[in-house]
Amino acid sequence: MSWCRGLPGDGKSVLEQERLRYRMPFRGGGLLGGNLIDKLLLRLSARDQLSDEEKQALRWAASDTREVPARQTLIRADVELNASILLLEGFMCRYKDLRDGSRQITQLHVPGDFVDLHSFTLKRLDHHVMAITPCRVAAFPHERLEAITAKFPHLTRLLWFATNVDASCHREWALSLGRRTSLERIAHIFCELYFRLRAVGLTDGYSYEFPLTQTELSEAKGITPVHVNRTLRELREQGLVDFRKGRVHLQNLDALIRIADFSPDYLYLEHRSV
Amino acid sequence: MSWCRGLPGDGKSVLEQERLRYRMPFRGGGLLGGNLIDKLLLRLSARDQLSDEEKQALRWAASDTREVPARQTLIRADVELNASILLLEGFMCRYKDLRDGSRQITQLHVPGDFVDLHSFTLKRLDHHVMAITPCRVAAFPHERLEAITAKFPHLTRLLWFATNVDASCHREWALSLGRRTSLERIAHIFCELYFRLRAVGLTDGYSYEFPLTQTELSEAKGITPVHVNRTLRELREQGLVDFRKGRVHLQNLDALIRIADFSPDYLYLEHRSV
DNA sequence: CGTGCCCTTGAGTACAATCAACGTTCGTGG
DNA sequence: CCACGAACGTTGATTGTACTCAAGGGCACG
Repeated sequence: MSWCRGLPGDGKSVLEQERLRYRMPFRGGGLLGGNLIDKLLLRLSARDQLSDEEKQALRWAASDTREVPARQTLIRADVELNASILLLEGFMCRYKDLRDGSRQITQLHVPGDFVDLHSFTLKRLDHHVMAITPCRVAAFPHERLEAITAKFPHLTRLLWFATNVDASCHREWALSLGRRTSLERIAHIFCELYFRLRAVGLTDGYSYEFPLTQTELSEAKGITPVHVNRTLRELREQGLVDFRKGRVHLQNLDALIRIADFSPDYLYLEHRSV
Repeated sequence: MSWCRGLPGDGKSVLEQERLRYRMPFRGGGLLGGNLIDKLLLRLSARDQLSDEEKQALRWAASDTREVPARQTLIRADVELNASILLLEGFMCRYKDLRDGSRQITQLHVPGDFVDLHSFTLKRLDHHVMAITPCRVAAFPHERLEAITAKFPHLTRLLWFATNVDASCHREWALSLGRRTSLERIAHIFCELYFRLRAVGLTDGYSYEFPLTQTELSEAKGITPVHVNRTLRELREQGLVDFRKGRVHLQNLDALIRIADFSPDYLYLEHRSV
């Protein structure tokens, strides 16, 4: 890819590069309207075309829908599981914790994300899954996913792809945790969520709902709540981001991307046959 | 699982728990002896039984074998790929880097690991892959893996499982990077490598080859080389680990596990049908 | 016998953690 | 309607872990 970070001969900003690259395939939500799993279909077909049979198979694989109240941990580590959960509405997170009580949020989830598709092969999780806001989720029984692997190899690869993108996010987070300063980390997560939410139509210009407390942000980014607060103030004072009352306003996304050394490559949003 | 970390009513140490749990299925290497991909077969069949057809399919999927000199970066991020690499001999790592030149190693690889099975669905990587020592690798062309997904659903799930365990390691590393002190991080990685190497028969009692420089350790664990040096000295002075000249001697694994808050759960070494 | 890489140690510094106090908002119940 | 408490957010003062800068030693290799 000629537009990847750090390659010579390309002076375009990340934003401009992606304006050129993506023809906004994400905006085509209409044709699936009303379907519960529409955001999942949107995301999967953004990667590669889904046949009608495959879409039907996915709809069939989703058994029941369920409401989860805010702050509830709906999956605990080490518990035997027989279904994977797709997030339909709301925000969830996955976290691990240490003996001493400190916790690390390893991923944030937005509508259209499977929060534990990996439990299909792992059967128990190494982390917990918690609802941040009230959520709606759909369960995909593992026996139905197994049936998909038996009959739909291409769809199987697409689902496998989804878990691999999840792992790619983990790597980017590790880069943040290991190498970025606190300012860069916070800037980075605001960039990431912008791109992820836009892909499912949940941004409004340069603004989006992001109902995390500062404590949760600190648990995701490996810093203390107090320091998150100071960092947010700095970002606000520099006219980069305003994050208040569960809403993010990106005031200067280009500058933010530069500070965070952000590139959307690791989200694999481009279209490509699998 | 009754032996998971933190559950009440189980005072056994991690080591004793796993002594009870595992009947050393890993030691059964004999029947596959001489096969190039024996360590892969060992690991996959430690999880779930492989049929002869599946083993044959895997052998068929491995095209050519290749030597890689130490320090060579054999896969670069953002480059189109058409094969996945299995590590047969030697140590490799995956890393990402920032504009400013700092790098984060996101995973270390030992023989029997696929270093980029995820490239099968991702088609380009978000990270680089480098040989730490001279290595031998086998390439698995994506078209053959695709054929496996079409004909061998169970084997497909087992390979999918392998990428999901890789992601699980990422999460544990994120926990280290975000929440563990430098002493705990270093202790943790020595524990992890002990379990991973033992699973492929590459430990010798409480000792194993671990040919990383202190700089590489620092790049994996998000600390500076100077501080790694001091931390190693402390571990040595406390009689916990001796790491010198590319070899680790665990002098008190129980204490090390306690310090690191280590549990092998996230490595998914137990047998379980997939 | 240099030269370069890795390891080691010391001294000074800085970023973020910790400790502490107070403000704001919101829901609950008197 | 107001008192109260809890959770979240904000700020200041102090501490500490790990970083930076610097210099020297050991060892392998050409």
